[in-house]
Amino acid sequence: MVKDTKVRVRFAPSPTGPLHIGSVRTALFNWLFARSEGGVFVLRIEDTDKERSREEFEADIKSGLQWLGMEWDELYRQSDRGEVYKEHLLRLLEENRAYWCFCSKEELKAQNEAMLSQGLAPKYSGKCRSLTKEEADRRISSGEGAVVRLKIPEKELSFEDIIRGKIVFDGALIGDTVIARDLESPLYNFVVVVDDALMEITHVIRGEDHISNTPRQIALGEALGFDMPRFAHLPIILNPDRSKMSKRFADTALREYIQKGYAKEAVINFLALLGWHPEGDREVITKDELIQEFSLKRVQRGGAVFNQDKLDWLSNSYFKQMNMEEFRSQLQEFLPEGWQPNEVMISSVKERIVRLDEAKGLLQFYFEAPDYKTELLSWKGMSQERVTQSLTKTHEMVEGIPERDFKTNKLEERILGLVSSENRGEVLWPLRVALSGLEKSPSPFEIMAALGKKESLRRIEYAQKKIA
RNA sequence: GGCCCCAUCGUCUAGUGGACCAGGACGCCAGGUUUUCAUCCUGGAAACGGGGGUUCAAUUCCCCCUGGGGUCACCA
Repeated sequence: MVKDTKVRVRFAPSPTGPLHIGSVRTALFNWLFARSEGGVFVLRIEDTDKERSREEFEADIKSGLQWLGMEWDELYRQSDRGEVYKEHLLRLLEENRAYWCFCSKEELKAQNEAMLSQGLAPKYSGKCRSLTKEEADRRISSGEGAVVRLKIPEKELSFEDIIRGKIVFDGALIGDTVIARDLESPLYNFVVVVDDALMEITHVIRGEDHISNTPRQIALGEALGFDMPRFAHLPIILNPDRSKMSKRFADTALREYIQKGYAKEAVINFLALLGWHPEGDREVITKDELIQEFSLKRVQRGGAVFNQDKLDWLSNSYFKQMNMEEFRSQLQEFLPEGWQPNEVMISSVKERIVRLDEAKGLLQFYFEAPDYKTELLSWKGMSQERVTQSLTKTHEMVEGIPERDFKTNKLEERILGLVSSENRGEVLWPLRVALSGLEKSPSPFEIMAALGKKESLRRIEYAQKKIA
């Protein structure tokens, strides 16, 4: 049956923690698919777990998506939809597709462990399945605790995964699944099916870890008489040791990447390449190009290791190509109050930075006189005497340059003109250290241009005093 | 352990039976540019897990093994 309907996808995070980078990747693939198909991207907050869901995390999810520019077209919150779920739950009970189960947690746990130790997959015994409606109602009204279970048919439950092809499960091995704690507290496997159907979701694009939930959801969809969406299960993101990505190896929350100041274009580009690849050998791809080229057919099947080095490289390469004004405004948020770096400082930062939170350390010496170990002034084993000579000579040269020539290229021209090529290092290294206090820094010409004549001389004098 | 998924350089991947003694990118190594670092340029090492088939021909198709992963909640 080919339905000629508009593509509708959803990103359905539960607000029980900060937005995970793996979820972001799932969101991105959904978003890209929707945009590339001219479809609708739905954001659905799955907050049926009242204990664990927090508003703070819903806010984190939304701001994260916004930061990346993944705008949603429709927004739903499951906690607003209690009536809808209740109605469907009642119908299932009424039609005897689901039933009340009175087994205690302890009882269930013991059964599961027993089966596990026998080498069998844990499965509910079906004990309460045969209870009559009258019996169940009576026990409920007498105040006995009970949950709702869906009858899982003992037959093949299969689906055609867009990425993986046909996946087959044996319903007989699954066992009746709990779909609600009570009429007011439906559970994940239930609400997801109801919502996907009612929201007319056409494609469910989610992590591979949901494959094993799919047969239950299909059984439920059948019980409810719903048309099922198509499924596409994405490979999961892995640690370097190939286990499921965790905090032990890398930051897992998007907000940590935001706080560290990664380029958002890099985050998107990097995540897109984790499990997907465009045609051809391209690596650096903008969001618009991604939309142009995205296709579920090109999604990888195997898990992908999160490669921090590549993210870093991408982030730096996006900063390098970013225009000055844009970079300046992003940078400013990461600098202390009052620091107003000029063009030269900004461009040297822009060239080498991976994360904006490194900028402070990179720029500090421009705004505060540096301190450093005296030995650092010495280049390749220069003696103290030669360093002193070098600084004296440098001081002379710099003093002779008029303030108006304190431009990177002019300074370079004049100073290099006065220094013979064989001892450039001996002149430039001590000078650079005197100016920056650092082993690694931009060129002394750049620094002097930024500092101006007076401050440059002051720092050279300080170095002279230090070495003496 | 049951069920399910997966398998090309260290990593992300290209590759859909011959065009591949397997291409790109990150990382790594070497050299060059640079006072230093970064950038940049040049070059290099580096992979089809194993065994059976199918075929004139398999990285590519099938099976088995091995390996890795996911999942087995009154979480999502």
